[in-house]
Amino acid sequence: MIYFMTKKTKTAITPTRSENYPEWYQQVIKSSDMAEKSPVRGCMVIKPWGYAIWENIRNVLDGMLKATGVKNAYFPLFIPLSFLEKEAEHVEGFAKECAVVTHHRLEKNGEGGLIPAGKLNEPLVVRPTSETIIGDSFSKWVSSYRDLPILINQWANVVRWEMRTRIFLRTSEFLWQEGHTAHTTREEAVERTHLMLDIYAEFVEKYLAMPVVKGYKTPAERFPGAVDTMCIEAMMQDKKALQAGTSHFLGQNFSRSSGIIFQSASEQEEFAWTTSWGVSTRLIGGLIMAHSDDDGLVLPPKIASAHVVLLPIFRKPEEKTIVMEFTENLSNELKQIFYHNRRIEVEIDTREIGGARGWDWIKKGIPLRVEIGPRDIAQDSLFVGRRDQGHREKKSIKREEFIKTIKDILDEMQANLFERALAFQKDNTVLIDTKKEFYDFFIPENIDKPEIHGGFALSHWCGSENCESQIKTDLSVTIRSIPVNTKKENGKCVCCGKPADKRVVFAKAY
RNA sequence: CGGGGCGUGGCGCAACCUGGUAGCGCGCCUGCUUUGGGAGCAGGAAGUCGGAGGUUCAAAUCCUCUCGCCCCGACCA
Repeated sequence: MIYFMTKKTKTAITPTRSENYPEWYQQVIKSSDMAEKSPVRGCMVIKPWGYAIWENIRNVLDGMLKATGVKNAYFPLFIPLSFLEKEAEHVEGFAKECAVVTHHRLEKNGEGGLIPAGKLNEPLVVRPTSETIIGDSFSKWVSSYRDLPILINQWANVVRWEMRTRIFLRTSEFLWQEGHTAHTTREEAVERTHLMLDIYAEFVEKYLAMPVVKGYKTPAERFPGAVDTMCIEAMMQDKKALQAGTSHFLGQNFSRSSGIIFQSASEQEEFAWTTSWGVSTRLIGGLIMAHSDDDGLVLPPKIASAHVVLLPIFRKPEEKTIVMEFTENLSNELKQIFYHNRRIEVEIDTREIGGARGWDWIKKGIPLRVEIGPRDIAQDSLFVGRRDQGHREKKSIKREEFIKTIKDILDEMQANLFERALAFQKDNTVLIDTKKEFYDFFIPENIDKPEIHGGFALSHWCGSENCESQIKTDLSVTIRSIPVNTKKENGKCVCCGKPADKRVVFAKAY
């Protein structure tokens, strides 16, 4: 192998994305101080810098949900085992990953330890999702068609005992919102399913700056118990797909099992039509993998934990007074500005001057870094670095100008991130029509240590579950969705060659 | 749960093969120096070597068991 003299650029994160993507992901989280592993297997501690992102997601999305008439409520963490047993497919889907509470007391074991005691008559399952317990409530709340629709959401934690966990992407416990609605007609429920998917897509694209593909899941990928599952899929920088949100049309399955029955205008007893939909802390994992670079986290301004960090620079004590006063004043002024309904959030870092201080904030992904020293103050200007640009591309900006344009700068960054992600997604989305080309696309050159490869393949699928599972077995590639905007186009199934009338999205997935 | 890899100060790693009681870089603390693009020098704090057992005069090192993490697979938001 030939090595050129080009000295490798020093990156804040090792390894880089191309060297080892999964390890890079871990390091970005560690060095941004967003979250850390906990003593509990598969569970994470979300630290303030990471939790702030979740709070921002929650605040924005909560408003968007409420704007469609949804109201928040809260249901129990514990679900009686008998509730889960009511919907056959639903149980089957979740049975393998349930945490079960069987006792309600601890007793001394005589050796300084404790043992569970007080066995429960009926075990309680820590909710993996709440269709059954919310369905039980709905059945009591509904008697007439006049009681419908019911539009409920809850922000909660859920537990799914996963075999393999990955911080933010798949943890045993995670935070989410789950919406549950009940309607008089099939049409209205289907419409709600679409509406919520649209809201998720809008939110993820406009706030998280992640372009998504809206689509339908195949039967094999459907939510257990759903008639139809819709999803938004985003492409990560390793070209894998991430399901960023789902919206389910549950038909009458859950109203049958929970007894959500209403009397219609024509005096008939009917089962309600229900939906459920959710997004989770997984979005934060997606955010990281969609935008971050080899210097660490990159946060879209609209959702960032904070917008700007002020880095005062002074050497002599007499400078300190001037610089700190200028900094405090600037901070107070910036905090008066509203950026997309949220005050500009300012951090001030008074630690010792040095490159390392600035690099910490680069690794934390804060959109703007503002250096303030005596020379800047003399010119009434600031030295500003943007996270979406190289770390050397800092510019001097007049203070007034900065205050006047900070919203525009942040909006421009937000737009840049989206455009960049969209271009990446487009560059790595290809039409594939032959089986050979399809397999070549998804097989890495180096099997032992796979390089970043693949992407979204838009290919024809005959609709058979055999072909779907064959491809999954061969390549660990799955049908991410049948896009809502897919057009009729005659072609051949990329697996079996039989006629098919539309393309679906194939990809490796998280 | 199967296959592979790895557990050593906060982070990243070395020492392990060939046993002799732990070292490096970054970070952290103190002091001095320094011209605002990842500062220099000096001093300092911090480690049950993942855990348990065994072999041995002696174990991070060898053996057995165990726990956890990461990657690949099956499952999933």
